[in-house]
Amino acid sequence: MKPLTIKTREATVRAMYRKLARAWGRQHWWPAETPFEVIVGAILTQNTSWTNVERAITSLRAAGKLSLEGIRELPLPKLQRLIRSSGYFRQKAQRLKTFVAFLDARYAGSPERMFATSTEQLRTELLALNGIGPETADSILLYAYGLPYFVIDAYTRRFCAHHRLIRGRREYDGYRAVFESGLPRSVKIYKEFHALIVEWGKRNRDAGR
DNA sequence: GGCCAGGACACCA
DNA sequence: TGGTGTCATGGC
Repeated sequence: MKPLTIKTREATVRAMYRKLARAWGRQHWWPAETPFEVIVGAILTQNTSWTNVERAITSLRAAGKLSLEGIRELPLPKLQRLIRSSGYFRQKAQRLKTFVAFLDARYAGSPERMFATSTEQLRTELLALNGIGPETADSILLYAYGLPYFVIDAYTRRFCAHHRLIRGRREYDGYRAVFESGLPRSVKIYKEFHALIVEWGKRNRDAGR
């Protein structure tokens, strides 16, 4: 099988976006009310289905702790209990604490101040935190703050393999380049396309059962 | 009862 | 760099 040329690949990416958008319409991502809630969701959803994450978020909200202050003041065991349904609850509780500590130390506890910094520098700072990898960082940048970073997850890798958009093993940024070079630099399109790819992945998975 | 989910990291060769 | 183990709940 011949590899796609760059031009063909970019055209394919655009065509796939148009096709999925036309077929399934708006996806209404990310389901959260504030940037901080997006950040919490981004950490909780690591390798976890969203329904399990929703339970955890509902528990946090019901306890009145779905906020920077709430996470900060919760004792670790209590935080673990509230997010238990999202799986890996010990790790994730620590990761939430780590993020809040970072925000407090570096940006005086202000998410707004954090996002006033240069975006590449912020991405580097997020990646340096324990528990924030590239997908979580880009989810935060794109969905919490509307910055143009295409999110690559397991579904996106499968999508690329399925449509032969990438050859062999590539690292995270290689996948990102496939989409960011093929699409207009549009936050709206990045958000929608990623959500559509997840929908594509779920439908494919369910069809295979 | 096994497999998988909107990952990240430590450890090893 | 690449491969593997670990973390854990809940739906199907």
